[in-house]
Amino acid sequence: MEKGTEFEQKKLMNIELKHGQELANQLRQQFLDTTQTSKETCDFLLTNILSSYEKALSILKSNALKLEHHSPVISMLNSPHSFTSDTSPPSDISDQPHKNVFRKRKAVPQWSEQVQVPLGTGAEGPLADGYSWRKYGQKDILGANFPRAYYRCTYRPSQGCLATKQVQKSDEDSSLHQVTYKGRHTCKQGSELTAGVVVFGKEEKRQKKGSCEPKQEERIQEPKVENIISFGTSLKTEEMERSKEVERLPSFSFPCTILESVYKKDHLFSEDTRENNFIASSYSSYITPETSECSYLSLSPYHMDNFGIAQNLQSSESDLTEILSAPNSVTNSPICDFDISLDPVDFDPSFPLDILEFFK
DNA sequence: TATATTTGACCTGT
DNA sequence: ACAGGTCAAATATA
Repeated sequence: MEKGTEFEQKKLMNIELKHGQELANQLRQQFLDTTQTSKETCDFLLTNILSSYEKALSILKSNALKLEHHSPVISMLNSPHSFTSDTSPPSDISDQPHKNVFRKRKAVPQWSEQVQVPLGTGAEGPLADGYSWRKYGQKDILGANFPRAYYRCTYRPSQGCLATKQVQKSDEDSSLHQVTYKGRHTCKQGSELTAGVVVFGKEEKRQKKGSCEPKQEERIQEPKVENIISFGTSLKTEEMERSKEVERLPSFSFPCTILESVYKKDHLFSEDTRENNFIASSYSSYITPETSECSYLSLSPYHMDNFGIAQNLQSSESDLTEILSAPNSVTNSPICDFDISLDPVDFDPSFPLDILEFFK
């Protein structure tokens, strides 16, 4: 169906993106070569870069319109206000009979991991992932042999962090835990939290005694390389669930060096723009190569590593998905993972794959 | 005493 | 009506 046109559009889009990339490289050179840097040149290059990507975007938009009814993601992202409209309006919240309970936040990002606990370690509780969690509930789940435990961030009361997780022991293998994270941390639990080290054997004690604070010896460990965001090549997809739906949220990232330059130029983007950039980038911050719903982990650091590294991104996404209630997003740690959002509107899910070639 | 966990009740979405 | 998710009082622990 209209494959010829689609191909043409992609080709055009690719040309524009390629052009943008070249201009960005030129801009980069300008920054590197301080002797010849002129404001006019930079301005010219930036204008052209933006123009190129604008054109590519408009192509994407026209594509997305066709695909809209096929893609809930695109549909959701289509409106700049859809993040809030997807959730309850504030009045809904205030109208709740019980304080702020049961806010509707369907758009909370959600992802799952399976974590294996070695038998005989005494570790039965949810695994340490570098964050402090407080258990707030447990529920027997239909069809599951084991109850599901509900945790929320310890710093919810103090910092308004709305991250939660659910831990469900596997029916087949009791050493296997399905951990479902919902929302991202907006709290500051210490910068060392980038080290998502799992310490088995201590976990249960930690949970029971409530000392959810990451222990010093856990914190100081280095995050593994593979868990660090690859800034220059962060053109990946992320599998996320939103309200039972697994949706692929495409992302688009510029090489860090370019963006850093652009960003450091400071105020070239407004606060809002930056905010949006973070929003988009946050979708690429939990990068899992898996295409399945869960990423299977065994004794490996979590994606939470990425959270710590890109705390900015976390908070921004929380702004995005929990826009109604995140009272104190953290926006003060400059992190080198600036993904240009290009407005998270109207991305063809196949888009990242196409661009990938250009940024090799 | 402060903080975390447990657990029955309650609320919401389907 | 039911299942899943959350609240909050009671309880446990340091």
